[in-house]
Amino acid sequence: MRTSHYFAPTLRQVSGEVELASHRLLLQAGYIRQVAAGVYSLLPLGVRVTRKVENIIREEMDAAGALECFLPALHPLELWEKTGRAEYWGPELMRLKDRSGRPFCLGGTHEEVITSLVAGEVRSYRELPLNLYQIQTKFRDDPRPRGGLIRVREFIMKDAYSFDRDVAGLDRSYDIMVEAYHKILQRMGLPYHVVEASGGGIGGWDTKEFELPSETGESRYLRCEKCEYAATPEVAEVKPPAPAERAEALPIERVETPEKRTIEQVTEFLGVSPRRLVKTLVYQVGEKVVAALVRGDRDLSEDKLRAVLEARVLEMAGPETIARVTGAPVGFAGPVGLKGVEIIADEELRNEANFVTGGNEADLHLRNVNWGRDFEVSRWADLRCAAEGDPCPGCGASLRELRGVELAHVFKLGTFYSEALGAYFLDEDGTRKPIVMGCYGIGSTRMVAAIAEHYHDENGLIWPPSVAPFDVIVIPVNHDDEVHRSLAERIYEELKAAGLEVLLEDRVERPGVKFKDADLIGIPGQVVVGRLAKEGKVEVRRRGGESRVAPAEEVGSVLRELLAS
RNA sequence: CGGGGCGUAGCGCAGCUUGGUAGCGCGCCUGCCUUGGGCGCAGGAGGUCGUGGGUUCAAAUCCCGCCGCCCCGACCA
Repeated sequence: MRTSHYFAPTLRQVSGEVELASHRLLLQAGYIRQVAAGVYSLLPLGVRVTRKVENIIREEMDAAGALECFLPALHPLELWEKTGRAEYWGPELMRLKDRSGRPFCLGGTHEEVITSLVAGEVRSYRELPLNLYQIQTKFRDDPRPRGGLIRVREFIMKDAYSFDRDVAGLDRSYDIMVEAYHKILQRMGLPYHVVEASGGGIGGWDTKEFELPSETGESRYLRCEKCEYAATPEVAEVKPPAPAERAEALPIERVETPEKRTIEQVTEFLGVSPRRLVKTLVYQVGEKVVAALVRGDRDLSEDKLRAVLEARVLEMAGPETIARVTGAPVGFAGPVGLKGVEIIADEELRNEANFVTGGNEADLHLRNVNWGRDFEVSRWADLRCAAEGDPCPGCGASLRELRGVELAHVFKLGTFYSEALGAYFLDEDGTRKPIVMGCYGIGSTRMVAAIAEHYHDENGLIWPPSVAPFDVIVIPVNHDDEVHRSLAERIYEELKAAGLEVLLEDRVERPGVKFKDADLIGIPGQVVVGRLAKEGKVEVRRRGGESRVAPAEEVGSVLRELLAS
């Protein structure tokens, strides 16, 4: 390929509004252009990198025994209504109607479509296990797209779905996919952490996220440097503290706290630390109402609460419910005197005494509240989000909080979708059972951004050879010098013939422009044909690394050596 | 959805506080010059100032609405 006939419009300057390095460099080097918030065009260089990423994913999926399909992006909304996800996703699901008014949506994921496909075809246990995948455009009307390709409303991802006859089969399929993901990420040349995560509201357990550790990432997780345990704060297990003597209970006191509703307002008003407060969070679980108690400086983990209650869906109680069960407006709920409400408390509160809580009356809080004396706890459980410094549940060392870019996510889904969409099979014993599913996603466009985020310097991108848009760029320094031009041409042809993907920089530009653009674009191999050309020698460089002078005939072998390093 | 910022030539920005003449850098076109890190000189083209309304003799500038984009937060199967 020749740059004179290519389309890689590089920019001298990018708006100061663009902050993320990957966003800035992909724009500047001519890989992407924005169309709307969270909507991008991929230019030829962007397509080449994306295809490299996808081919690595494809090879590993195929090697793991998954079969490639191509499902539609356009889904009848009816399918999403069958699983309840049309409602669950709400406005995040992009909706539209066809000409006759039939409701459709643009798929944000493909459990519904794939499950209904399998439901129509698979009859017997003999046809299982099955693992189907696709590389498809997804649409999610994210409330806040950001960071270039990191978080967008339209993106490409590989999603695989496994179908098994039982949970043991699912466990095997899942392990195979996890193994494949390790291989994929290693081939991308990216560091990553495997993080235990939450399956979210609908279905799903044993879920793992593969995170690229990055200061600029938007996911947060806790990781133990000793034993490599890593989990999101919502799911990281917090061991109950060792039992300790509680402070002596003081007489309960009522304090007027006019208009002081938030933890911040109350602590400031009363001059106490948030640790002394206990938050009372009221949840609606079906018909039941429960109150969850955590220390004032902690966050409740809805995942943990959901697990304790064995509830699939959990909803924060609305103002009416709160008024009904506490007798007070939002902001003054407390455990003392709650009626008909189960009280579940975080283990951490067991050793604590004399807390400040809401008073269940408008503008009232209570001091010196004690469990056992002033109210009863029906269940103690690990309810709070873990935090930096908490002990690792594996080895007891201290957990550190990291930020990362979520590259991939695997779930065990179970039978939620197969039951909702009628994907049943006849087992060996003649009984009809729902197929047990797993799902495995990895974003290809996000991967491109993540690699750019990780591999760049002040001059531009530096692609790992496995995903680079070209292997090498050949740069004749002086366009008017016949020796430079003809030697560059020759090397270009020879490298192509040797099976490399080569870009020839044949534009009529000054040397500085060509060097700057080559660095910006970040092709790992650079061959500079300049003043040594008359002796038949050229410079062979690794972008961002070593540079060697070599005779023209040895360019191929020197390049291979440099690219392997 | 809450908070903050921005929208002026193809790109990046100034001008707005204090209303009256729309400016700079890069890019682009022409000519000369130059050729190992975004050359130099000379000449030139190019703008409904996001959009709708209001105030005013007069609006890029002041006021109101809307739209779009960026950042923080909420959110993120």
